Amino acid sequence: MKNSERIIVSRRDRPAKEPLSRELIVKTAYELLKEQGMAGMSMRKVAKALDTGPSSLYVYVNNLEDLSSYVLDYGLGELVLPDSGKGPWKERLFGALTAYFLLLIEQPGLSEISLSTMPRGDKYLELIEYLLTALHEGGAKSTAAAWGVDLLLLYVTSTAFEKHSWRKHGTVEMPAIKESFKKADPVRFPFIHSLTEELFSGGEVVMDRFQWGLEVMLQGIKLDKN
Amino acid sequence: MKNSERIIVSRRDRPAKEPLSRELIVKTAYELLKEQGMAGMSMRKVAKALDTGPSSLYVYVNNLEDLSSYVLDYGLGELVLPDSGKGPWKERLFGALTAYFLLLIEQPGLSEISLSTMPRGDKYLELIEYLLTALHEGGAKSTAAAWGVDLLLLYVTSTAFEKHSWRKHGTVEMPAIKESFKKADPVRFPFIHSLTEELFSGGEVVMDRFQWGLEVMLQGIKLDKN
DNA sequence: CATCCCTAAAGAACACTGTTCGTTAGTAAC
DNA sequence: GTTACTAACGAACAGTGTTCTTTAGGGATG
Repeated sequence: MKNSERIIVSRRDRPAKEPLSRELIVKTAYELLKEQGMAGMSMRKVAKALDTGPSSLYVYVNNLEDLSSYVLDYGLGELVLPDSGKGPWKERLFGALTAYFLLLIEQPGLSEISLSTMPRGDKYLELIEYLLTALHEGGAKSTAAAWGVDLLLLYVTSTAFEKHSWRKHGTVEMPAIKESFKKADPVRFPFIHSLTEELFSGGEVVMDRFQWGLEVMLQGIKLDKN
Repeated sequence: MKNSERIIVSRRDRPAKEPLSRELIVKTAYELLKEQGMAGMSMRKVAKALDTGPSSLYVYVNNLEDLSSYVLDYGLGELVLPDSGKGPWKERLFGALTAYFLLLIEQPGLSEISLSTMPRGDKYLELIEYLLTALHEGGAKSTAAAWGVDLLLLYVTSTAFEKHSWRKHGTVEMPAIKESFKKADPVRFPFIHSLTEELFSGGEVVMDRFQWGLEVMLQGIKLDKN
C-alpha cells in the first residue's frame, strides 16, 4: 500500500512534542530551506529540527525527492498572481511569470527543486491555467499556447537556477570568466572578443535581461501558426 | 599557489601503474560518467578506477566541481559543428544547437554539469563564436546576438536536463501526472482540461518539439531591434 | 477491565559521500 | 651522499539517504 493513498493520523496527540504529520514536516523543511538553502534541507536536519530521528519521517514521506516536491508545492503557496481578468493580457502574463521568478530567486532552494521535480499541487495548476488563459487572449492557440507555457516556465525556472548557481560558488569566478573571454584570440574568436561586454551585461539590472527573454519568446510564440 | 597555474609532472613514471595526471583523471571520470551517469562519477569511484585513494586526486583537481567542469570540457571534445561558412546560416545555427543537444542527451551526466558549471575550455568558445557568427549573418546585432546565444544555450541545456531528469525517476510518474491533469476540475481549469493532450505531446518525437522551441526563440531574437 | 493488535516512533546500522590532515617514499638537484 | 621537494597514500572526520528491527502508545475487541 502506498503512503499517498492513505490518510495517516498520529494517535499520540498530547505527549510534550507536537505529533508528526506531513504538514508539519513539510513546513519545517521549508523553514530550513529558507534559512540555509538546499543544504539545510536534508532528511537528518529536518528530523533533528523536529527533535526526532530520520527514520521517523519515512512514515509520512517516501523519500527526499518526495519531500522536496511537497516543499515546492508548499512554497508555491506564497505566489500571488495578478488579478485575472483585469488589465491587458500581456501585463498579466508578465506579472505572473515575474512573480514566479522572484519567488524562486528569493528562496533559491526552490529553483533547484523545480528543475528536477514537477510540482503536483493545485497552486501549480492555477499558475498554468493562468498562463494558458493569458496566452489564449493574446491570440496563441492550442499547441502554441500549451508548448508556449512549458517554454516560458522552463525559461523562468532555469534562469532562476542559473542565477542561484552562479551566486553559490562565488561572484569570484564571474569576473575571471569574463576576463578569459576578453582575452580570447581575436583572430579565432572575433565576435566573442568584441561582444564580451554584451554577453555579460544585464547582470546588474537582472530584470531587464529577464524581461527581454520573455519578450523574445512571446513574439516567437505569437507568430507561430498552429 | 593555485593548482591551475602550475604544471604538475609526475616524477614516478615507471612503477607498474600509469602515473596520475589531470588528463588521465578526467578521462577516467568521463568514462565512468558515460557508463553509470553522474552517480558513477564520485571522487572515490574515480580514484578506485585508477586504483588509488580519493586524496590522491586532489593534487590535480581542487574539488569535485572542478573535476566536473574539466569533464564537461572533455566531453565537449566530441561535439562536431557543421562546416562553417557553408549552407544557410539558419541551418548551421540549428545544426550546431542540435548537435550540442544530442551530445547532452547521449551523455546525460553532462547536462547536469552544464547547468551548474560554465565550461572554460576552447571548445565552448568555439561553440559560442559559431553561434554568434550564424546569428550575425541572420541579421541580429550586438546585444540581441549576445543575449540570444545565451538564451539559446540555456534552452538547450535545460531541455536536455529536464528530459534526463524525467527519465531518471521513471517514466512511471509521467502518465500519472498526465492523468491528474486530465482529471483537473474543468470549471476551475478549463484550459488545462482541454489542452492536456497538447501539453504532453511531442514527447515521442522529441526533436519536433525541441526544434519548435528553437524556431520560436529565433523569430523573437531576429525581431529584436537592438 | 484486561488483552490483543496495529502502527507511529525511535534506534541502530549500512553503504555511501566530499574533503582534510599527517605521513611515507621516490626522485632530482646539490 | 645528503637534502629538499612533493606525488601518493592511509586514515579519519563529518556528513548523507535509506532500511531494518525494535519499542511502546492507543483503539478496538473480548
